[in-house]
Amino acid sequence: MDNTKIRVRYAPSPTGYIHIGNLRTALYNYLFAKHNHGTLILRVEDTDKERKVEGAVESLISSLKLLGIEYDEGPFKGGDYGPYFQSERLDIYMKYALELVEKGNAYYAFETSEELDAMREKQLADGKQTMYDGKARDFSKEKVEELLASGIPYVIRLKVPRDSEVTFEDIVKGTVTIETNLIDDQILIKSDGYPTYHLANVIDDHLMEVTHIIRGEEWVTSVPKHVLIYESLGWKPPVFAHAPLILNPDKSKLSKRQGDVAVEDYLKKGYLKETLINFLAFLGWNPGEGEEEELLSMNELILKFTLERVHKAGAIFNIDKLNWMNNHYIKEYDLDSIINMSLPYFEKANMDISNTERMRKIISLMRVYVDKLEDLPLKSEMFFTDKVKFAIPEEEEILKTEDSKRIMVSLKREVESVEMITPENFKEIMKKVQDETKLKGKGLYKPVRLALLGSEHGPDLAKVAEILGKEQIISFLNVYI
RNA sequence: GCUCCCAUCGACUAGGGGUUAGGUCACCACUCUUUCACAGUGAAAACACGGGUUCGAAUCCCGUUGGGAGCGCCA
Repeated sequence: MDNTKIRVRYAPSPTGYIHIGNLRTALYNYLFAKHNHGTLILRVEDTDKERKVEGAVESLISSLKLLGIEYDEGPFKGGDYGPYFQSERLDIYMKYALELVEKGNAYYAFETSEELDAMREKQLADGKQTMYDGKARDFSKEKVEELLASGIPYVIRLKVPRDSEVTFEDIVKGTVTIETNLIDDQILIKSDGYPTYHLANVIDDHLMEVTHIIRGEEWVTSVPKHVLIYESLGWKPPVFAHAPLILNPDKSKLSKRQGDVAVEDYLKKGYLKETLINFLAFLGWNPGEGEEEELLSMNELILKFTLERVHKAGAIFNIDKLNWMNNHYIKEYDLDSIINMSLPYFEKANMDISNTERMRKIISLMRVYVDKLEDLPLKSEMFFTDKVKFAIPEEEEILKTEDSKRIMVSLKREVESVEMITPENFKEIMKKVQDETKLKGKGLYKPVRLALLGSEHGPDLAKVAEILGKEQIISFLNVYI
């Protein structure tokens, strides 16, 4: 690598939500750019009029920002290489396409989509590589003029040289070689005058002086076409780095059906941005050699990230580990932030959050128990009900025994005797109840737990009691006296 | 079907000619705790297979098998 400034780009098409895989690509570009004090370009690849979704660009940018991925050049931000929407660069693509035709590296073709579909089907049936048969490849100049003049729709195709091969270097894959006879005469300009991804991508990456193309592995097979375009235009291709795919548990490419793939879905469920970034960074990359810490912040990732350490094989998206990591961050996070982030989930569950001090205690106590913020209200349900719900309904019977009654009576009297419940005095109360009833351990605590929170298991009883408060405790006890 | 890519515990991965093949998640046990969770300690768990090369192969080479991606006037 020479000492020119590193320039990378994240080039999404605005077709809706951000896929987890795309976020990982954006992340790797960001980490690589920051690590090398380079520039991250955001370029919107909106050359498919059919699939374009209104508002997708804005939501994409705000999601990236939320996750801490900031680009240096791009929409709404500017830069010296704009415009950054491909739909605003149409004349540029046409100019180069024409140049390619002029040089004999591209040609006009006149088949309809239907004709091409039929051709493909036949090739598939014959067990051949599907590709354009090259009929229009060698049309005479006169014939092309004539057809063009007649006004029938046309496309411009790349004239791939025959009987040769293309080789390119990829930082993660190594050297990849492919015979040109297997490369399709790719369409460069569609009949609507828009460029295809392949053309627009190559031209923009060159014009925007992109030094490294970092993207998902699904693109490797089209690199030879791109290299051919670079060469035909007399340009030097950038360095390629294709990151391994993120996989479903069945090893197919990560998709809806087998779980969430939209970043927004994870955010909505209360996965923290730190978790998503940290987790995704390690899907296909790791700092290696003696580095055993896996809990890394964005800044630490920037410091350690290199493309050479990107793994080759696909990585399964393991929700268990994601959950573990999120639980870790929820526990470690600044409590006030967690409270602010959690409150909306309680509101959504119609729980009364007006008592801020109480909410603080609840969230502080319960956050250890959840994998994602979304689960907090359900886990905290016992603090928002006036009738205890039993985890195991049969266990309510335990509260109807004589011993239980004695406990309830004694406990009620002690609770009534104090001004207000604190974790400390509740412990003393329990001690007194123990002395009075001569019951201890499970025999004492299980009934109390059941009466107050409906389950034998759960957080520290003294803390639960404090949150419940004197009145609530007495009302729960009364049920069994 | 064709082309390209890939292959270490169940998952993510470290290592990369001589290692007790290491770590993290999950699983199991123990400790802590009135309980659960957390935390801590420990256990179990892998080099796909077959040939080479070599004194020596998980590591290099070839093949097989398995898996994935791509094969659009989508990106």
